[in-house]
Amino acid sequence: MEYNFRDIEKKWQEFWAKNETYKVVENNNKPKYYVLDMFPYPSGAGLHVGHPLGYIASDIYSRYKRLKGFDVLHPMGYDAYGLPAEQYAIQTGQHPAVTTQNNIARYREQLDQIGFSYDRRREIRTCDPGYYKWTQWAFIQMFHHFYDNNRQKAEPVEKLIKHFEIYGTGNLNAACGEELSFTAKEWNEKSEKEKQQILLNYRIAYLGDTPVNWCPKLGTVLANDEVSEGLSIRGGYPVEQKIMKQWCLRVSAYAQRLLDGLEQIDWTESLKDTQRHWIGRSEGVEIQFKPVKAARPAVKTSQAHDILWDAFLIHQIGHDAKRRAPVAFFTADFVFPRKRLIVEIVSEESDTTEYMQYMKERTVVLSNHDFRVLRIEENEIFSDLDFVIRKIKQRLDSIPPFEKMSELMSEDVQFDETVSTPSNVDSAGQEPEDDFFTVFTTRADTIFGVTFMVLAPESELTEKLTTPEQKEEVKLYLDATKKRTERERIADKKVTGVFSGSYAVNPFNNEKIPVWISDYVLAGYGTGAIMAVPAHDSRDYAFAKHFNLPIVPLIEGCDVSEESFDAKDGIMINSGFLNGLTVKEAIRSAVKEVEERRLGKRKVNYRLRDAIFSRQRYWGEPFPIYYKDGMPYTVDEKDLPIKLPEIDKFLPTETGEPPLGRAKDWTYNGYPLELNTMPGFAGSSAYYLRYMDPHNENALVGKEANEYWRNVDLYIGGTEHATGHLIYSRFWNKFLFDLGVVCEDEPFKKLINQGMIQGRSNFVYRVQGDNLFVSYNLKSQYDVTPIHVDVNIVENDVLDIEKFRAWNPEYKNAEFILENGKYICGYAIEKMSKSMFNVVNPDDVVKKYGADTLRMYEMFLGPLEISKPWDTNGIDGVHRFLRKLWNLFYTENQLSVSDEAPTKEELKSLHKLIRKVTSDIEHFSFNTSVSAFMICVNELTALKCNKKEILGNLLILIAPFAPHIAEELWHSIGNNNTICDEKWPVWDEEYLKENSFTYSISFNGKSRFNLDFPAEAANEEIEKAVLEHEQSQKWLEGKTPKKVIIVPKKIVNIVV
RNA sequence: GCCCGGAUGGUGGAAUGGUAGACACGCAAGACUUAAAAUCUUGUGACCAUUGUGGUUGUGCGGGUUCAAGUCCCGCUCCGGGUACCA
Repeated sequence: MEYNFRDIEKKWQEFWAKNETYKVVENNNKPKYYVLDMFPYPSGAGLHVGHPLGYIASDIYSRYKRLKGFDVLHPMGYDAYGLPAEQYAIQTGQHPAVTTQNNIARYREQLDQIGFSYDRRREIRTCDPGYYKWTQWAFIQMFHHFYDNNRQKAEPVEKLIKHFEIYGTGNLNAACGEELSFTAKEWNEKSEKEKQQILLNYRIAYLGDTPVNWCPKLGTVLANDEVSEGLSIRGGYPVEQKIMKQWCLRVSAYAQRLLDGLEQIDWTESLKDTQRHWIGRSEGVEIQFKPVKAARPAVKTSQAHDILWDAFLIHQIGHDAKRRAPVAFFTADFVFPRKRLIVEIVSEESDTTEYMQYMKERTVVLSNHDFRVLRIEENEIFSDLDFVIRKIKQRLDSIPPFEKMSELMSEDVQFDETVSTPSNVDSAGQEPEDDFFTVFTTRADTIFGVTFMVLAPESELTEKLTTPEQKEEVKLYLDATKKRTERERIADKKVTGVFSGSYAVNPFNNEKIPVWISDYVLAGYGTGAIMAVPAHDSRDYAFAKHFNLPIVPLIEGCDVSEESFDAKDGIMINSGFLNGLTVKEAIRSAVKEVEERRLGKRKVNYRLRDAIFSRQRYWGEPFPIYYKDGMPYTVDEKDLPIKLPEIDKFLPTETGEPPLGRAKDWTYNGYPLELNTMPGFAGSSAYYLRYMDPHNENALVGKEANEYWRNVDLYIGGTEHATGHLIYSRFWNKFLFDLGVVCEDEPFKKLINQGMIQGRSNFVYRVQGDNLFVSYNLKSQYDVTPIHVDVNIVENDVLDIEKFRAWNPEYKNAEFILENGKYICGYAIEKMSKSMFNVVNPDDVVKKYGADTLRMYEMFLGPLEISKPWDTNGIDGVHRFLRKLWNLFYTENQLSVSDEAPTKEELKSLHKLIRKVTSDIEHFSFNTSVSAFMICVNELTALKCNKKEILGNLLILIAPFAPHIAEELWHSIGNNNTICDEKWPVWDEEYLKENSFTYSISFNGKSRFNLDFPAEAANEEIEKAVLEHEQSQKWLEGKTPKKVIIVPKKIVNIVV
């Protein structure tokens, strides 16, 4: 009988389904093991050959664990909510539920062919109401809980209310958006609405004004992990910053626990590092600075500026002149907005090449915005002011008035018709501003080097500290900043900023330092304000250089003429009481001083932000939220799920509301329901719990099921979820743990990242301007263009010419220049994608070679964690191997297995394999186990082994990898049970013992010849025999060996 | 910029500090065949020598530790991934 994989695979897949071979039942007599794959989002393109890689690995491990006597849970499901189906719906009108259903059916079909051991009755889909009921349920719990920092866990909001009623905010240590302060009396006097408003500030699921990533093209906000380099991950559309009222999850409250939890789980260090970095704990100190308002102009205006400005007044230049006005991103000396003319004073000092280059660029930018620039030499003003004024007048008169106001200038800033009076009041340091403002720093040691302060544009302080004189300039800057998308801010590394007009007093040396505003400081981190130490922070340095602010070095011997010295290393100077200390000592000492003088307190900050949980989209879970008197309330749990309603169009309403605004009667007990839906990560955050108990209608997961399965023992998936799903899931799980719903604090004990499968593209080489194609090695003789060709019509880099002609009508009459009668294609490793014609479909591979070959070949490609290209070329070898395995059982199409006792050699080959494969699977080194199988089958073939004892065990070993062929042969040698119910064999060292060992004899580390010795030979014996050997004489060259090193069962090395 | 990986034949890749290149692909030669495919056998890092045992060299580059380094240490180069004004 031939190895007919098609019939065999079909037969056993049907058998397993019918007999529910892979049905999972809790069994307390066995230890449990939970193996999980990251469930797929079923896209329209279907699976390509890269997708099943992790699924195959997890399936092998699951089957192995089952054979080892574990009760294994190995489920699969679908992450069914997502943007692509909705985008498709917008384009075609097809309901996303239909698209999703079709895609899932296609995925199912593809997966079923590969022979996975899933319990299909546990399949889940996140868009099923029976599933998302529990997503909504969890959200309701988050709404009704707050985070108690003292107890480090979520507590019911009722407790918080009780606390407010008795103590107000006194003695409260809870995670919140904004620190509030009120007494019990004040609380009790507040209205219901006010109370609700305050409680939102503490809820774990809360509605808050937050800066969001708004993607206009997708019409929705996105989470931080859904944005990369200012573009949306889905679709690659630009993203901008916006303040919006959104549902958020207080993930930040769990920052420390998320960080600590990493210590207890078995993930790769690099993945843990990514999460640590994303959480971004930093220890530092908050320091208060006392602000003083100053009315002094921001930048020293030179004498020439003053003279010219006065001249404008005297000469009554009847245009709307502005002094030091921002235009685009520059500050111009003088602007005549109506005439779109800029007048600039150039001094001799500024006559450097660098400066000229800058001026050139600047002129280009300004002229792009219809501004002309007139440059006046500083000398001219001193020598012949009248001439200068005439020149400017002339220029102004020659320009017709410009009607349209520039879109670059803020629309709501009106330029006075008359010349404004320059401010010449110098009353610096007069009125102290109300209390203090606070900065966060990890480098308290550098406090003596603070030469300026910087506020984030969005900071509340920005408005407070801006002086009237600087108001316009600041406003223009803020508007310009707002307009820039994140992408522009990243792409354009230019330093920008504006002086606020205010100063602050350094509490350590009472120096007065200017307060600036710049978008390099983020409102959302720390206090939204920093103390800038340009000598020891590269960003502060760039800012100081650009605006010509002083730089004071604080570390002995450091050179800050070209760049800042950021290292925390060296001895302090210029730093008062810190002088002479090392940086590390100085930090400690400075922090102590800050605390003792009550200037501030130690603080730990986290980079991790709360998760934005609203999407202005249709295809997602509806919120179980309705609004009464403008405040959100949760629907009753008994009314869950709140089902996604039908709507006519999948677009926002005319009034700009999310698509759910179109739903008829979208109310709850007469109150309007929330119009946003939940984001993609909502449904995937707790799915692993649902598999434990998928049909439970009374709980997300029953207590018994949860206590049996506990958490995922092995999780396999891609690294792309490192900062999204894998953070949210851990957070979600910890929250449920606090509630006592789940019994484990961490959801995924061990995690393995499978590498990406890259595409291997093929090329043909077309001669320029001709329908002629040249084979790879001859192409250098012609002028050719490489063209991607479908890899499915190329085999072992040889092009199927007929298929190529049929592939595209353009090539119907193509001619070829061949080598050795073949057309050889070039190749390149690229991402697997349709446009490169390098997508390989698993169905095609299964059709041609069978599922077992696909499974083994995917494992044979290389280590699981490494990215590697899919190269169909090697697959024949694996297929050949399976046929060789088959031929151990069948000779001349006749089953020929004997019951004879195996020989020593046969036993040795088998037991070597048992040992190797067992250890390889435990280490997820599946590629080397495939080699081990090949070696063993080669050996047994050479030995003509047909012993049932050997072959039966071989089948059990290979069953996790190639379950169909193993099952078929298992039954054909007379077994009636399914092979997965067998026991994993154990190796016996007795069979592996060697009675002799071949030593490599080296001289000075170089291997020269081999000698056999009995395994138990004594070192002296070996040394004597080696030195007496005739070959040794040649290498000793008559000298006496200095040293002889003998490592038993390893090597012999003679040092001459 | 910072963090993490990686670099071994024509290709994918093996190698607890102990004979580098397992296993497989590809290629070449041969057997079978009218022929092709399939299958089987042999060879296959490079260079030199060759009747033969052989010799030299070799794991991105430069140093070091060691009897012995692909493997450990120091300094680079290149490639891949992640992340980014996080004070």
